[in-house]
Amino acid sequence: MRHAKRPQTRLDESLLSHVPPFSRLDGPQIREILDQASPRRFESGTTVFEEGAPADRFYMLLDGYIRVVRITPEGEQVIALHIPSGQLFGIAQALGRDTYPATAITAAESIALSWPGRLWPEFVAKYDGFATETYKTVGTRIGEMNTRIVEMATQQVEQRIANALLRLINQTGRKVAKGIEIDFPITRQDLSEMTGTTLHTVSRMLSAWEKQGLVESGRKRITVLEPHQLVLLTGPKAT
DNA sequence: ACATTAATTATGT
DNA sequence: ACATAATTAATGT
Repeated sequence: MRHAKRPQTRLDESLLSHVPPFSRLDGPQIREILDQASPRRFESGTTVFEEGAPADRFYMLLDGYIRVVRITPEGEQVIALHIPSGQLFGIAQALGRDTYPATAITAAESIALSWPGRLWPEFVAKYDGFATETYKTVGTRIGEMNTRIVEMATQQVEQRIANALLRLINQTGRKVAKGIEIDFPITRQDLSEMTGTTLHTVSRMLSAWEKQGLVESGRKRITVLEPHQLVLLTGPKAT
């Protein structure tokens, strides 16, 4: 009866067997990966790592949501994107960087696995499909940030907020009776930080949409009732 | 078309 | 009761 170093629970293979970067691996391989991982639970609002810090580890989000944040030179927070569970994050190694390009904060209580960064090249070399899968997600994220920048430059606030909401319900939405609710606490301040506006404008928009029955919102929660109507707002403006 | 300021109210612990 | 979040109106660029 010797459990030399890990007196605590052993990680179950089912944690990773269904998430894309690992799904093509077999049991023993996943076992191998899990045994090198450190699990950790984060309170909501905890900083996992900070922009510019040495990227010593990379992460896999098992549960919860991560908010990727950048600070402008003027000290303004800009929310770049949200990461749902089942995705890798903090993968500076994939970008060939040795520091994190942004700050990661939990948007809700979250659980993540992490590995030392030196294992990255090993994973890429050893596990078939790992590289291609991760670069796929990296690609989508960069694409997302790009469209966001284009939106900022071309669209009006109403359309930007509508787009932000649509992305949120697509990626992090949860089906409820009346529509789709954003699965983690989100304030108007947050929404304004992703759309480059003020919380006041966001508040007004949401109130207006609520009157039209498009959304329903309360403190730190937003439910989209009519996604299609929001999509319509995305298009050309109706004078 | 939007930000800013400010005052007021609601809501969660 | 207190802090944080949301609303609303008025004013400014």
